[in-house]
Amino acid sequence: MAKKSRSNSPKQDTSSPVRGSLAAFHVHVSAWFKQHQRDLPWRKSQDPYRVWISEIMLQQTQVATVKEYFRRFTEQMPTIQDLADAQEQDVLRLWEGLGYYRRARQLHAAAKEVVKRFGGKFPRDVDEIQSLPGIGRYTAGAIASIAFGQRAPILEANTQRLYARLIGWDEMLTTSASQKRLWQFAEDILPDSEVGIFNQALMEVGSLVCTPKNPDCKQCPLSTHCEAYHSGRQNEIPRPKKKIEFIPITEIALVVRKKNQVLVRQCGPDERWAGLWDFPRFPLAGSGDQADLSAVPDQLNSAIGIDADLQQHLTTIKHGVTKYRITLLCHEMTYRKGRLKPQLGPDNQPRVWKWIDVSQLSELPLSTTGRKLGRLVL
DNA sequence: AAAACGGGGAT
DNA sequence: ATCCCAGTTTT
Repeated sequence: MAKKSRSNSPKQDTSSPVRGSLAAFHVHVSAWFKQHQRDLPWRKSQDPYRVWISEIMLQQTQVATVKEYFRRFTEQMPTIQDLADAQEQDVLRLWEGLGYYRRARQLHAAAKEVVKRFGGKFPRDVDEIQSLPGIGRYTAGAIASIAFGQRAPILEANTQRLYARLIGWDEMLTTSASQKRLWQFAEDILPDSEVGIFNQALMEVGSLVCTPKNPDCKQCPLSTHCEAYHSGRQNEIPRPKKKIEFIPITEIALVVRKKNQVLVRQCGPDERWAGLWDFPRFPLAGSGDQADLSAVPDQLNSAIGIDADLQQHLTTIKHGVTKYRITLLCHEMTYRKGRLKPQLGPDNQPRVWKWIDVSQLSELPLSTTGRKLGRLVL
């Protein structure tokens, strides 16, 4: 004898991870995405290499910023073998301006690993994918689902916000308990097929509809499934991140000229902009226009044994790096005497300095401030 | 658990 | 100005 059905009370399905039925949720996501998805360059193919490149570029970087970088990169390095065979300097040159340059170096290192460990074929297994440098849980899940259709969850900025609202999650998202809950949710809602489309669709909803401020709940395909909307808390969830305290500092960048050449140095592996080139740069006491420049020639001399005379102010660049708000005074100097000597960093790694013809600056990967300055002295 | 890592888009 | 972004790694 079969058990009596409970179907006469279908209102609340407590087994569903979302309000309403999960099947309906899938249908709503899918229908919305078919109609509203953006035409993005990395959606033209499921080639794991291209999916990988896009996902690395998109880490902490907005879609609009990535588009052109993705096009240029995949045009110049169309295959994983091309990337593995490339010089790191050329990879960095293609990455210049995108920020988080460790991504480019790890991408390059990972390409070499794929050639060595997997015979040049990008691995399908999500754990093997995540074992590559620069690939964490999100990126591994994204590649596994989008390129290989595997049933792997994802969790990033858009979906953290979306999922928190869907389940009415009231805690700070940064705690490990919150992360655990959201990853569990990401897994609980996965469909049995077209997982890559599903994951991308949810990111797209988060990006276009379930925005940080003033989410467009009236047009949201998931509002019927959303706990935050149901309780009118969509503007309170997720809780705001605690704001960081900026530290203002002043530095000076020097364009030391010797005929048609300028002095540049390569940033060491342990410092900011590792692998990129930059103009000589020193911290300055005092703030902004009040800074004292009298010690600058001596700083340059004790750094590399070059004597040069401070000339006119070129420009002042303000930029931020993580918690620092940097005012960068840029001055020209003229070479007088002295020879570059091999330098060692604090870690005994060699520090590369060189004179380079200004016409050759375009070949070097420079930091963004370095590039602005380089254009100025051309 | 917190900090480091870049630069620009959007309001 | 301020917040935020298809995170990962190191401390």
